[in-house]
Amino acid sequence: MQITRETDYAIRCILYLAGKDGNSAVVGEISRDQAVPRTFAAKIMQKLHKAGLVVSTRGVKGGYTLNRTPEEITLLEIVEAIEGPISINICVIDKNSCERQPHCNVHPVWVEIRDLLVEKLRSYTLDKLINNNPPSGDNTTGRRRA
Amino acid sequence: MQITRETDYAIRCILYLAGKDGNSAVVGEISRDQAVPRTFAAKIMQKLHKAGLVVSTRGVKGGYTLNRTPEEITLLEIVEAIEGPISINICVIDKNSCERQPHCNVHPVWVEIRDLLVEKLRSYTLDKLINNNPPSGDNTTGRRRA
DNA sequence: GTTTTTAAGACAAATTTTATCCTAATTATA
DNA sequence: TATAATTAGGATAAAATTTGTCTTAAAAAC
Ligand code: SF4
Ligand code: SF4
Repeated sequence: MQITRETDYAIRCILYLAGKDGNSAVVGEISRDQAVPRTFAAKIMQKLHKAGLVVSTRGVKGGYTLNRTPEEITLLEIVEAIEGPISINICVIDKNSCERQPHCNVHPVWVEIRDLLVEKLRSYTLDKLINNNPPSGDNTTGRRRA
Repeated sequence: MQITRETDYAIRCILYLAGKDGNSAVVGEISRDQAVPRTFAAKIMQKLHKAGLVVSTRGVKGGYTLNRTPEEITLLEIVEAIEGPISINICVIDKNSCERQPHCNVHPVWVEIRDLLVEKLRSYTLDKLINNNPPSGDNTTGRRRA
């Protein structure tokens, strides 16, 4: 019940773009900075491109750029771009995958947990991750509040 | 990000015990009733035994029996008996697994999600799953409340 | 002592994960 | 126009995990 390395890498990659001025970089740079194997990173960027999260430019001066602002991209979108729809158990995305589903008391639990995951992942935007926004009510910087 | 077939099977198996009078059965019966491959079910029951969720008796008249009441066994325990400690990403159970962890802004998100999962899985007991307890405030039986 | 059951570990096929490699296609610019 | 730098896409493959099976032993009842 884990995300894959690929998904972790994908988050690193797109978060690197989000943190850069211009939200733009080439695969080589992303790979180096984020310690993601280069050819693997290339494949990952292609997936993020197909999912519409980044735009690509070929040729000299090419590279990848965020297709939206960091406030508008969520962890959920990144995870789903790599792994497909979130499902904690096969029956959650495909009821036909299990003939026991119609009379299974556990099935609704997995649906509930899936919904919980989706909601939580959607609540985190790249923006929040970069600025490490503390939950409201927290004040860990030690600065005085207004 | 899915539970394995083995874990799904394990829940079926132990839930079958919980639903039976005496909370007891042999592997052959469990396997047949729950459509779990027999030798695989045998291995699963061994894991549940090692986790202390069931007791075993060898020989004629042997079999497996719940080691506690269905009210006292949670989904969390079953999942962890099969898959080990819940971790949505490697860094959650082993910080040393990723050298980026000390300055990673995503790490706390996975910890938070792990905690959420643990809490939710712990809230479901075998008892609740058998009786399909509706959330409080629900009244799907159509019976009038007191 | 025969039958029924679990215990434990070796074995193995299938699938998924984690990549790499190669050949285009595209773009800037010398 | 050639060349260099970049992404696009598909084939390939090693490693790890999942999903089982098989075999032998141990225990218990009868
Ligand atoms: S047995 Fe229930 S929980 Fe398991 S796959 Fe089938 S429907 Fe889903
Ligand atoms: S990069 Fe962050 S989230 Fe990913 S494994 Fe490392 S610590 Fe965990």
